[in-house]
Amino acid sequence: MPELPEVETTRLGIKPFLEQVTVKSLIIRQAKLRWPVPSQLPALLSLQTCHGVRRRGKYLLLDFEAGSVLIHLGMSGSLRILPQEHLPQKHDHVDFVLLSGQVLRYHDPRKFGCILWQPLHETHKLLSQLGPEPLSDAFNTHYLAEQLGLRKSPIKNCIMNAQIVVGVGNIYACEALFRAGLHPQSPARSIDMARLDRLVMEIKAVLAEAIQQGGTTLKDFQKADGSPGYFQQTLFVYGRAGQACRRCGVSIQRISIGNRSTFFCPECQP
DNA sequence: AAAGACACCTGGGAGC
DNA sequence: TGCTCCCAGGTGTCTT
Repeated sequence: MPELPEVETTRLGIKPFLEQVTVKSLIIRQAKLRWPVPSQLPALLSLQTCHGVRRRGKYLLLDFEAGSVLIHLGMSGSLRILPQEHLPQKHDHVDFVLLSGQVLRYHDPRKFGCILWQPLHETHKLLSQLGPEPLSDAFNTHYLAEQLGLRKSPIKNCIMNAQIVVGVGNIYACEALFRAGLHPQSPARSIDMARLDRLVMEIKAVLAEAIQQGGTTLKDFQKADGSPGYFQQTLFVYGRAGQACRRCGVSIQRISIGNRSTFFCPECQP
């Protein structure tokens, strides 16, 4: 269930169990993810010590001396720390067996995620075109206005475009647009600076709040069953088609933009 | 360059 | 109970 907040929660959850810990072996049960898990990865990682766990957009980076393991969770991926003796279940595709006696286990029913290798001093092609982190100062009104330029595509598509800004998925795009009072189909170039200012603020706010709530997931991270998640948090529009807007009471609408479900309030988002 | 369609894959729920 | 159809948190790639 990975949007940026979930990926960040995952990072914080696995970091203490990986940093300064040595990988004993890598077990690949299913190499066919979005791209094949590199066949040389077990050899590259054997007896190597992890010295950092970073995030770039929705990608996780496990740093080793010779390079970094690049992990994306796709739409259904998850990572958990488990005792080594815990038997793998269905869709548990890859194990990083650690000398600590624990295992970092990659689970992904839909196999939309990936596990790749980025040699030291190289930037993987998947990371080379990414826009700024939404919570960084580099993502600001001036930058967004410049990026939107004369684009006429729906603003929702633009904020979900990883080349413009990383980490804004379908849920938080809908939520940020609601909070900013912007119709998701507004042509990007038609939005004035005051609205863009508000939008940037709300994207940051909604992601920061969700990361905060990710704490609950973090707490249950080592448990054998799946994560309860922050999903019960109060969402204003996502998944609420036909229900009353929490602000004005008007019925939330569901439309399709670029083949993705989009939820909005016709009253609050004119 | 930008916009849109399509691809990858499995599982869950609705409806019959 | 079981079948079919539709939907799902992502994003690279191929066409226009």
